[in-house]
Amino acid sequence: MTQDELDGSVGYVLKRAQAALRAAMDAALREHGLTTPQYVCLERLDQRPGLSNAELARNAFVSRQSMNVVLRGLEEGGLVERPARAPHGRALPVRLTAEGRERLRRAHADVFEIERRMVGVLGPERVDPLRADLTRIAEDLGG
Amino acid sequence: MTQDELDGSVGYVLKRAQAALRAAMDAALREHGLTTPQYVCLERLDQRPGLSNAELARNAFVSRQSMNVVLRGLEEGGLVERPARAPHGRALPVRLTAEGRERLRRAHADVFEIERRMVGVLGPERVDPLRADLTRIAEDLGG
DNA sequence: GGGTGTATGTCAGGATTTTGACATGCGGGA
DNA sequence: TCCCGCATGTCAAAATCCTGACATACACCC
Repeated sequence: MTQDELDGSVGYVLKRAQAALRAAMDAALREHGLTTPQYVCLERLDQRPGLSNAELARNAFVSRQSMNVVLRGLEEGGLVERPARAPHGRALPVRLTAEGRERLRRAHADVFEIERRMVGVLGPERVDPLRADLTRIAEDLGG
Repeated sequence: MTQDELDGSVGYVLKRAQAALRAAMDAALREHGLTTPQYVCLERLDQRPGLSNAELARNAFVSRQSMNVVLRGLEEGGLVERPARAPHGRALPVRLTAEGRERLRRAHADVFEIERRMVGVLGPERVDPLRADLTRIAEDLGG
């Protein structure tokens, strides 16, 4: 039972690769007590402290409501914190706690290993063209 | 607010492209009264008649239970049919009905337009390398 | 100042997906 | 023959995610 004509579709291999990556990340993050959405959230907050719930949701391609439950979980775990009142407008800026930064640091090592593995199997010279192609597809389709 | 350092990750652009493709397919299929999982199911059955629920689930990267829900919907809509008893083992071979084939044919035209658009924005000479890279990633990560 | 538009957070409800569990049917080996 | 492993279909429950809706807060224009 080999894959025959179906994986001729770009859409199919795209989904296949994304599913494999998601599974690999879930497995790696389970040891750290994190889910993939939680990790994405922490990483984004590390690069851009003070991002709001809605901004995080757009970054992760989920709804505001979904991201909010992720944030509640991280908040209960003491990994992120939000002020009680909004300093401007309604947006509540989210920030990592010291514990959140530490958990992210440890998890990041394993996740980066996955990324490194992908680069390795492709060959470093293929990474930039691949990234460019995927970005072009997303922009053209209205991402 | 431009994406800066985060989309340096292959994993991120992968998710981005896949999300954009999913949104485009949802929009195109809505006019045909189909969801993306339903369409994937029909297309796979057209290429491989008699596939079982479990095989379809693996092809679509979802659980057996999820695929079963999709199949029930298609069965109620008269687009696929399953025998009451299994001819061998427990696997029930699923087949398209005439109406299912017709709905698929019409929907396929619009979905193929999306695929054609992706090929166009990339340039035809980039398609094969992209497909090869994504397949390699999936296989290396255990997809 | 007042009205409008946009963005955000949040609640309620439902749809979708998953994990866990169990019984059934087939095959291989002791 | 009997037992064990494996795959499949199915049920139950929970987790996850989404759509629709509403109130609030700011920016803009008249």
